[in-house]
Amino acid sequence: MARRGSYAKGIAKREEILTVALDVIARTGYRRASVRELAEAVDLSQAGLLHYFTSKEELFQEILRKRDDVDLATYGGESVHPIDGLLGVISHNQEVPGLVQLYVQVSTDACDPEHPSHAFFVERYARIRDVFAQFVRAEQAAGRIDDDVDPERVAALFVAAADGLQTQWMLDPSIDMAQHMLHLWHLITRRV
Amino acid sequence: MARRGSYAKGIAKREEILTVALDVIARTGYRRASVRELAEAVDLSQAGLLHYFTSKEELFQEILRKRDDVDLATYGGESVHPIDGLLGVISHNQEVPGLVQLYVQVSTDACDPEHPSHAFFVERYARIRDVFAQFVRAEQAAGRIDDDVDPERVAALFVAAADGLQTQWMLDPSIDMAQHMLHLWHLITRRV
DNA sequence: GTCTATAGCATGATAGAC
DNA sequence: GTCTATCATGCTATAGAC
Repeated sequence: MARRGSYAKGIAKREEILTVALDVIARTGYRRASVRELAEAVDLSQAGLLHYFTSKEELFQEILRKRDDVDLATYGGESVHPIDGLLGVISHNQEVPGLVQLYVQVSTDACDPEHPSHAFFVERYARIRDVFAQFVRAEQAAGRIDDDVDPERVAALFVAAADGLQTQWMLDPSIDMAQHMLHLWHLITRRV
Repeated sequence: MARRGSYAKGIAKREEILTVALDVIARTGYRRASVRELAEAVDLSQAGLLHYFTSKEELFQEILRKRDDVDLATYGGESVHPIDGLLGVISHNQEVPGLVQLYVQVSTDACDPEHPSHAFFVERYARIRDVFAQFVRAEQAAGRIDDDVDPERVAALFVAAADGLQTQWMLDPSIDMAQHMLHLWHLITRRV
């Protein structure tokens, strides 16, 4: 809080950049994950933008982290059913192809163990699977999901389906990702 | 068959390049999808390699097409159960990370409508979904899958899960893609 | 048919003025 | 803090020798 003025300003500006970047990418779409292109989108020079981030990879990683934060704040929360939250995010994604494209591109690049954001995505996926598996277990305890459903596997499958549908949707935007995910949820929850 | 010698030679050499490329990528892995790197892997200069393909994109598209052909010939066929075939391919993929990496990277790039291989992947996914949906319908007719399962949606979901698991597997190779897909198939086929 | 050499472009990063 | 300018790199594609 009581940090030096210039430092606090830097932090604030960083946040502002991330927010604007998200907004611009959501509204105007996005081709390549290049610093130059993003810089002019947020009305800075390339050097000006990179002044706040140590590298291209950190920049885009932070944009995606911010996006997760915003999505969680918008579609998550105590009162909302986890599946509704997920479907909310996915429906929203269908309105922001640029963000989907950016995510797919960066997460794909980060699969290389040498990529600076590799650890970030490893942790992110592990965390999401964990939360989802926990939810499935709770549903099983409540008798709403059969016991022969494997929570960990279903969690990985659910996340995988959401990811994979993005590819198919980008290739053919007539595909409704949310509807498909809802159908998957029906498959998971139906009682034998 | 009875084409001019030089032309036939060109075709034959093209095929040989694709076969060797597949083999090398499968054995030694693959970092970036660059023509240079592949060229030295198949023991040609970059220019020598590009003599047989009009562009980088065509080259990698043809490698992936060839891979599909090989996979179909190896794990497909009349006598083999479609799910066994798919699981065979997926199990095999776990032995060839380089091919998985190449596929994910190229298919992601091709999501851009401007990408030269865009149409190839649009058609490929539509075809695979179609075949799978047809299979689900047959299973329904045989009474082995419930009628409230939507063949088209399940087809898209199955393919999506297979794709998405690749990302998770590359980030954490301890994940068994084939086991997960088998579990998904159980979810689809269990009777309510 | 295959090579060497190079053109031509896009990128990320940095130096230095203001 | 932000800019302009530039550097260094990596890439695809092509020209031209052999």
